[in-house]
Amino acid sequence: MEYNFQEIEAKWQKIWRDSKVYKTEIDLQKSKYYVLDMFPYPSGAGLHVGHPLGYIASDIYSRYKRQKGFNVLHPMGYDAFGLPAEQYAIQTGQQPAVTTEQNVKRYREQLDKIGFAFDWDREFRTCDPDYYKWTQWTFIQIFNSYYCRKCDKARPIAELVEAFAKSGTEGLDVAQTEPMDFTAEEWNAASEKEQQEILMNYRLAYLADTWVNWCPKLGTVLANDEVVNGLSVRGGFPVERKLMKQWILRVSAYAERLLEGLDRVEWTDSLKEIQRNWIGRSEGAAVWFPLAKQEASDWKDIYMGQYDGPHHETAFEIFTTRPDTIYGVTFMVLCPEHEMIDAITTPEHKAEVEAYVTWAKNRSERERQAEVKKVSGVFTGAFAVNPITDEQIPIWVSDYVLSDYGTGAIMAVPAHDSRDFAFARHFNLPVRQVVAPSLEEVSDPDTWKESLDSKTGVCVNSGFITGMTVKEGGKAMIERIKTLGVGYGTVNYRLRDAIFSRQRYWGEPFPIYYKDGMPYAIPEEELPVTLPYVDEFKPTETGEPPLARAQNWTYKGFPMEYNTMPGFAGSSGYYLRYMDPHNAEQYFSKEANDYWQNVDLYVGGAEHATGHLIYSRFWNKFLFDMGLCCKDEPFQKLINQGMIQGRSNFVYRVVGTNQYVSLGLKDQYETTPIHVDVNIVHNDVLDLEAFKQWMPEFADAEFILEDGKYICGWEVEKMSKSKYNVQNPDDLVEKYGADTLRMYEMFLGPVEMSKPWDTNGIEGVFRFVKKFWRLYHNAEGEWIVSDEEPTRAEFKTLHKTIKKIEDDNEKFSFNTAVSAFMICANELAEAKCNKRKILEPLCVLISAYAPHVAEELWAELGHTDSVVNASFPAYDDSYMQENDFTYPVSFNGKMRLKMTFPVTYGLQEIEPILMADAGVQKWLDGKTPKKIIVVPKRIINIVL
RNA sequence: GCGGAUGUGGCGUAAUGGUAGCCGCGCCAGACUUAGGAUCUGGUGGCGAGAGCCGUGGGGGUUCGAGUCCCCCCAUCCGCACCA
Repeated sequence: MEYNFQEIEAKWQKIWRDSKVYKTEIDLQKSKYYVLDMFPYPSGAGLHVGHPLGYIASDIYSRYKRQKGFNVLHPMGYDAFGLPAEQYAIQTGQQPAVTTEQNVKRYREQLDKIGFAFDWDREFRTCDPDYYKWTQWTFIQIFNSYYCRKCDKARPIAELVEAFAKSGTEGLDVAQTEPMDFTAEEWNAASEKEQQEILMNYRLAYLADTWVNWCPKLGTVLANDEVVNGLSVRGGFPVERKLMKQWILRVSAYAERLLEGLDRVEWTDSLKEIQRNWIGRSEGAAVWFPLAKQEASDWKDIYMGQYDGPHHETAFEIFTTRPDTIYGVTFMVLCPEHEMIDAITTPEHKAEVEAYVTWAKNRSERERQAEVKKVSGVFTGAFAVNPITDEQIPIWVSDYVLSDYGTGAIMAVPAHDSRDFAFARHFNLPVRQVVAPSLEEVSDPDTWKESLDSKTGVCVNSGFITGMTVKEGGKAMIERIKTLGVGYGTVNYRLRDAIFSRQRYWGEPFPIYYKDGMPYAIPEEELPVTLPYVDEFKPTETGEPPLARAQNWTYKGFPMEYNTMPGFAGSSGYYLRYMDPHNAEQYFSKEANDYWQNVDLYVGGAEHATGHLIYSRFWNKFLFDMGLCCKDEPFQKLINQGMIQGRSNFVYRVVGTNQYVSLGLKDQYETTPIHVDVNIVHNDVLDLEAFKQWMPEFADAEFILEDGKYICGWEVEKMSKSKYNVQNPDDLVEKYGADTLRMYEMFLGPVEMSKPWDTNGIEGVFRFVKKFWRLYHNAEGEWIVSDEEPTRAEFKTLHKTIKKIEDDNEKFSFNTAVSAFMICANELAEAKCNKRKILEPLCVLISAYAPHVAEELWAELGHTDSVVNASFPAYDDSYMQENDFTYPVSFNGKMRLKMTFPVTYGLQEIEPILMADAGVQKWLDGKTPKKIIVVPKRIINIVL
């Protein structure tokens, strides 16, 4: 009987499941190793071949680590809350809980067929109340915390309340929304509601009016990472800016630690770089530009002279990374949302400014981004004072200044900033050069075509910093600003706080109720707050989120929060729950966390770089500050599996006919390419009969063939149903078996690399698995393993393979490992080696890749325990040693001869033999070599 | 515009600075077959009859020796993008 993968795979999958071989428990005798995949969102479409790529890689590694003696935690679950289930619910009226359950079931079936070593006893879904209880619990902890900059960590808000009661805001150094200033007396005199409002300014989860990305089509706000080019990532709908009251996580408080932590994790440089850019640290200065009186000369009347906080009635705080260019400031620009615009605009400019601000605020994100190069703006009629030069400068409003970065106000230095330059040219504002490559190279900026943005050079026309380099000038300027009391050196981050409210149904409800208009946390012992039943998932008539439809959505008579949490809430701390998934009293026990610590290897897509992977790190750092988890970074090593693109096939219809012309001949006709289902194409050859039956319109198709075959064209595209290029793993498992699929997915290329899915090569891997099987079974399927002692050459084949597989596993180089198995099988087949002593260790090696075949052979070898519990075989170097070695001998790097020497010979012994050789003499041609280079076991080079 | 990565046969890919193209697909030839989308054997970068010569996007450099290291250019992909 031939290799029957269907029978073997079904048999072992059942045994693994029944006997729970992959169940993991804390074992203090063993070192732990935690391997995690980014858990999937169970969509209605099921898994496609791209999903398992990362899972297979992590599965191989966790099986390998287990055989290396580690206690490996390798769990799986589902990120089950989210938009698609709800969209589907809106369309069909089905409860998301029901469709999610169906999808999860389908996913599980598909995953099981691939033979993963997951500990399914630890499975949970983010929509399980037992799990989201802890998402809610963590939210309450965040809500009840503030960020202390002095100790550089989150602290209970109660400490802050105590401090306020004792000394107000004096000496406070904390993360906050707006700077605040009050005394202990003022605090103590404040009402409960007023105190709660003040605390909102400091909480790590706070409620505030904010400009949000509002997606009308989805009916919800979106986080920055959920919007690309003004369109929602889910669905691709336009996104508008809207001022709304939202829950926000003060992620920005952790900006510096999120940045610093990157130096301590083993992620790819490109991913770290993406996060660094997203965090966007810039060093510079905050400078205070006081408002001038309308009458030009006596601005000093209102000039504060002392930096003492943002008194927006009298001055503007700006942020600049170029304090060295402050002498070149010729105007200021405020963002259209700036709260001072109304107050400063002069009557004669009022109408114009209002019109502009209204226009700018109502533009959609997409319009704004599409027209980035278009300069627009308006003069307010007001002037500010440059605190260094005492000059008056006009204040403009323009949407090229963003409200949510820095202070929403800038000092414009048109000579040295391209955006300011474009603005100055458009509105004919002065341009003043203050930086030049050298003191001699000063020119007339009126003749410039573009600004000089370079951060190297020297300061010119710049008072006391003239002649200094840009770097020195900047430092000196910050000192001066400090001395004058008009600013300070500071750091700004691009990273924004994360909006945490979604106007959706299918998410975690907030454990929050409202009393007197202020939010309060529901007591922890009453968690979870379970998602209530609603019969419709659309917003209400009044525009309230769907939870407003729920009956009795109140707590002790007080209204509850209508928003739900965003998708990233449930995925931010799920890896911690896997450590102790059934704990009813705690998120996870200290014992479990002390043992499992954090994820050693995390495998997932790079598309989460600025979303999940930031939020998770924030979440983890917060819990670390609370003393709940022992590691401050959640994911020690991270591998980004590449995306699997689709490989579409095409047929070419001759225009106006039902004739289809093969790829090689299509240039002779006028044709239209038509997508054809990749499942009826094999190695780019079309199955003509299947094509005719595929769709009625092709039933009487005629073909123009080349060499009797119809060759299809192909192209790499996104995998999608409409392109008929979706490869479903089930079909491949059905046809070739899970072991072949697993090895083929690895064989495609390095895990990290994006590549098109191409089934053309799968036959090769299938042949290998069959060949491997046949080494130990005859045509009748009988076991033909011999107990004969292997030869030295056979041992060499084995140990070469052990070494290679071990190295490749450690390097996550699974594609080359598969090649190594093939080479090994080829060598054994050639030697007709079917010996037990070779097969036994080989079985262990290959079990990580092809677990079903390995398990079957392992059992046939007489083992009663699963091969996952076997030890990784030891490598024996002694079989590698050769008796002699053939060196290529080259002259000046050109290879000319091959000579054989015993391996044990050193250079001293080789040299005389070498020089006496007739062939060498010929090439030396009487010359004395300058140098002889021997690279052990590789090459001899004679330098003439 | 800024940042990151990648360029090797017809294709996917492989090469601690040391004989470039391992392994697989495809293709060619052969064997066994009633048959082959089964299995096995051999061949397969280009040029050349041959010895040999030329070949890792292009151009320089370091080195006895470069796909690999350094500099410049070109192309493709990805991320960010009015972030002051």
